Amino acid sequence: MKPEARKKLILASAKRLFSRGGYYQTQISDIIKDAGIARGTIYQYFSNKEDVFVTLLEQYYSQWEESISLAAADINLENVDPVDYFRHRIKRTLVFFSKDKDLCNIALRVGLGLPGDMALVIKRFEERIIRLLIGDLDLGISNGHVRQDLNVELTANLLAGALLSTAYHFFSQDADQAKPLDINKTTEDIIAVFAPGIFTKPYKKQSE
Amino acid sequence: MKPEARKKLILASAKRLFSRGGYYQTQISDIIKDAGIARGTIYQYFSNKEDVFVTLLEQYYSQWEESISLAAADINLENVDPVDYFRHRIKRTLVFFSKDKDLCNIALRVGLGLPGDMALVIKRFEERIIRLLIGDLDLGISNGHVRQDLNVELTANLLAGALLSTAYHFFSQDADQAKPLDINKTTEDIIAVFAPGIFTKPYKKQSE
Amino acid sequence: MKPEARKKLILASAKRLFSRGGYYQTQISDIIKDAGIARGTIYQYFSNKEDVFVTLLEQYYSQWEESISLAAADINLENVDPVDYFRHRIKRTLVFFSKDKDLCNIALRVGLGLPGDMALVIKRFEERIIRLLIGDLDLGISNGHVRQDLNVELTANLLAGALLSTAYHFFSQDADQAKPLDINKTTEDIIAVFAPGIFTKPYKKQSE
Amino acid sequence: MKPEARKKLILASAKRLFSRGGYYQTQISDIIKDAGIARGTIYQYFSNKEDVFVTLLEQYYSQWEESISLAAADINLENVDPVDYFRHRIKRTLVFFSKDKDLCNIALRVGLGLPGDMALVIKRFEERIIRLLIGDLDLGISNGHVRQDLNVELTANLLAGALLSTAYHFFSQDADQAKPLDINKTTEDIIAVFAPGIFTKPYKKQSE
DNA sequence: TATGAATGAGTATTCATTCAT
DNA sequence: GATGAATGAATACTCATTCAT
Repeated sequence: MKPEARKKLILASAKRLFSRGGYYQTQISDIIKDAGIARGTIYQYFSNKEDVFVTLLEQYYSQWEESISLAAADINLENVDPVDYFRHRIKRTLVFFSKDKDLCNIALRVGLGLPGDMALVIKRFEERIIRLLIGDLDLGISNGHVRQDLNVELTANLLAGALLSTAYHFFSQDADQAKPLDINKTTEDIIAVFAPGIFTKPYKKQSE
Repeated sequence: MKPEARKKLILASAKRLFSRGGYYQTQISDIIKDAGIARGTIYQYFSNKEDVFVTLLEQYYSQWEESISLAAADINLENVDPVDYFRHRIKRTLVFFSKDKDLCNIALRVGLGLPGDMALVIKRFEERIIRLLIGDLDLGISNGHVRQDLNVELTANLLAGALLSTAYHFFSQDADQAKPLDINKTTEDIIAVFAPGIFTKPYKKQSE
Repeated sequence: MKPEARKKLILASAKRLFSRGGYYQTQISDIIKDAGIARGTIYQYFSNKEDVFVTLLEQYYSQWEESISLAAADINLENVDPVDYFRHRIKRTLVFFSKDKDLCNIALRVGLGLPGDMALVIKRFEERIIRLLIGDLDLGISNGHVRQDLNVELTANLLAGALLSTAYHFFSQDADQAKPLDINKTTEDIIAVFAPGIFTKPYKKQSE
Repeated sequence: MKPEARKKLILASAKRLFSRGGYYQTQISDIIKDAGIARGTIYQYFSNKEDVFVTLLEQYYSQWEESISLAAADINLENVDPVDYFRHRIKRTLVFFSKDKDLCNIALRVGLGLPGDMALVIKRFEERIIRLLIGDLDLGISNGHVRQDLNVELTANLLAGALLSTAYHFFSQDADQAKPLDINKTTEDIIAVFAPGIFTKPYKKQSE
């Protein structure tokens, strides 16, 4: 097996296990047993347990960054309707989290109680989301699309909290598997809640 | 020292330490050193480390329940303006979390990666909040105050996620201590974001 | 309650518990709970846990010594038939052990694995029995009642081992309660096994 | 070092230490120090302290079973003299216990006061011996070699108790090392005590 | 590169004993 | 004498990490 493939194998096992049991309750023993490798082998690819976890997170975050930049790329900021843009952002986010439930679990729920810099890595993720939203809202204000008197920092937090927690609620491992989420409809429903309070232009429901 | 007082002493130390370091990184040794008691003493009051943690959480949750029921008590549901009621609820929640930053830290951030039933206890807390919001929204719909086509479950999640995550962001230990939050203004700002998307009646800013 | 009465109360509880669980698995907590006294009270009567256990044993051993000397007292060594004497000894021993099953349990089974001098105390008990038997057998040899070529030390050990282990087997707590032992018959049966190999005079069954 | 060898090393240390100090007073620390291994290593071979002890006992018991079956194998039950057979059994038993004084100590003395199923394991050992003797005696009765009126269960207990306790007395660690036992002579002496009371045929001393 | 036996610092928990009230 | 809250030394067991093969 090629080294890269083996590294991926380890990360796949680690992801599944960390997602279910969290950082502390997942042992190196569990990971190597699940990956079918020897105890020493994991240390050929990762310097320690924390490295495995952080690699997983950073991989996830860079995927997210990529997903965001792609989102930016395929939209022409000049002409786009602000609510459409907002809609696009929210949908992208939901789509992203829905793609990998294990990572959703890890990224949105673990945080405090982790050793060293790991909690920081996670915190940075949320801050990045919030800063992005702040940027969006500030832009919207200068464009006249967003209410001048909006509390931007707070609203960014509300949106981030609402989105992340909702993502966890609907997409995480433990979520009710019986009713899968219609992301298009959910996006529209979220817009319907937030848009009237954020934008200056009266909100119109998207025709389906 | 009276037994009850000593138990409180231990819980106070545990709260501070769990809040900063989380469950796993907080050792029994840390707690007893902080509380200035002997190693065995903590086991006179709690059966084990988990018991200390869960006691802390349950205490917090029952405080929250009480705070909620008080909130219900001092409002006349017949005559109250729905936005006013919403405003009241949100403010209560923010006030509650702002009162104890350590518990805010513990309750809102810890979750996955905890042993046994502890994660469950926390999960139940959030579910309780969401169910409460669902009840409010359903009532609003039958009153005609809330949009008929609102996705109630989703909106309850958005609100819960937005509120809890915002509470953590502004009130937790790590929050920027330099700019303390004006809860009245924050409440109003939150209403300004959510009200237009939820209520049927046009939202009017509260005069201060 | 009078001090002596309370000491007896503690010993009674300790006896029952040590008999069931042995020395190590019986906690001071168990004893005080069973005796219905406070934690500190037991230390008014005994210097420590070991003292409770040893007191129990020594009480038992002195009872046994007394039982032995009584046995000696009511027999006229001159005229008595040697098999009768042997019979008497064996019966006395069996009767003694059968009287207190808890102490039987403690004295015959516990031994190794006890701290300090406790194992010694128990060992001395057995040695005392053996020395007594050696005395009896030596006397019998000089009387001509016992085979000249008998290996006295070994035979004393056989007798002690046989008697003690049989006592435990039939009288201890765990013994089959369904078939209570007829001590007279058992004594006769033991004599029937040992007498022919020990005495010079042909053994005759006792008429009942 | 090969794994099997290391496991044996640990058992050897454990045997010596348990034999001297018993179960409770022997610490894991003592065993690893004696075996010259690291703290964690013992847990690679045994799941816990109890497992080490039980492994030791079960090893001993299976050795004993093997020794017994060998004893049965090299004797022709048809033609053998019953006293010879008895002699053989007794000698085998004595030889067995004399071979490993530490295990002799552990198996014959420990019993009550052990946690979990450990006491049971030991109890089963004795019961096995007794059942074997009962079988022998029943066979002897149907052959006409053994007295018809012998109390078989009791006699088996007497023999087991006599033998085990004598084995401990003469072979255990604490036994008087000054006078080593002549097993042939001891066997003969034991036979001389028991044979006349058990067998129908007059007992004749073995010519040496 | 892969292995897995060996390592040992780290930690929760127990329980006999003390002593102020 | 009686109490029971407080004590802290003692101890089994864990688990990430190493390193010789």
